[in-house]
Amino acid sequence: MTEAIDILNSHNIRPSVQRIAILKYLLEHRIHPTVDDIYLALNPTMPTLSKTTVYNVLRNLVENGAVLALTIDEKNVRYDADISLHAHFRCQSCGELYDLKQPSMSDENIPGFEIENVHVYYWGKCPKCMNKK
Amino acid sequence: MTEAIDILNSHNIRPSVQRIAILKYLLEHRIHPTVDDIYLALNPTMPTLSKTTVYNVLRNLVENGAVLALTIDEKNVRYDADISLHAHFRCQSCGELYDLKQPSMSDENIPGFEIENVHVYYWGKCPKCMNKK
DNA sequence: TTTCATTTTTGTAATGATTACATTTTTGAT
DNA sequence: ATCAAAAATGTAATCATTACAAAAATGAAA
Repeated sequence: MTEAIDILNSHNIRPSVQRIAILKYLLEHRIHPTVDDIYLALNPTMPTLSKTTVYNVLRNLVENGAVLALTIDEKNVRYDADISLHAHFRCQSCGELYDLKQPSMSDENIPGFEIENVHVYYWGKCPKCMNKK
Repeated sequence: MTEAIDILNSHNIRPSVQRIAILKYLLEHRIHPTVDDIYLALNPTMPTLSKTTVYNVLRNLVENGAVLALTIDEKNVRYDADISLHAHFRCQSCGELYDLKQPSMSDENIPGFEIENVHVYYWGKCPKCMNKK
């Protein structure tokens, strides 16, 4: 499994052990984890890992466009290794964060602005919570 | 000028002096201010105002749908008294936050989800910074 | 208008995520 | 093997936000 390494290389990020581990975790756990989620998950197998490193690596990944930082959760930033164009939905009942298809959007209404990035955040009730009456 | 009072009433928020002042400030300063901006702006004329009150009032306003909380700025939450459907753009050069027209979006791709709220955030370069070479 | 319960505001202290920074470790080229 | 650059680490600091308890304001009922 060299996917993480390939991604790092293609974004001009040197593939250190920690960077590979963190990106690998993100690729294999599409749960939009927080810094703490990642740190706690990796710590057992990487006891020397520092939480500062998790912060450093994630900032690096985000700055180089290898990972998305989501601010849909008011408490914590959440990270997403899926950088394809898609939207996010957060359930106001259970807090779960879902991937949704990016809606097709008209972009002709922003002349003069050079857009590099778009995030679409939805809030509401997810199907699971809809069924709980 | 009773607009602030009317808005508070229509959202079932009792119009206290502090709530009126904060909402009034938001209505008259469409700059998407932070908690600190608001506190510092009002403090000279309301010396007894507490920053905790600004937090409390804004949480109340947001929970009752009278004001939007924007998380487009990674440092601070920004508040917007314009609750009509519109998008936001943040310039990665100068940090300025702009209102943009909400793009027309197809919503047929989210069956089972009950959507109550949408935020569309754009990042990129604003016209002013585009002209600075 | 006085009384009294409820709501709101206030100030301080606590929390918790994130960053700054100095040190140590690792890396990779020579 | 050497050495400079890059990366990781741990601790301390920062800073936005919240918790909480006390004080103040409000508004309805008597």
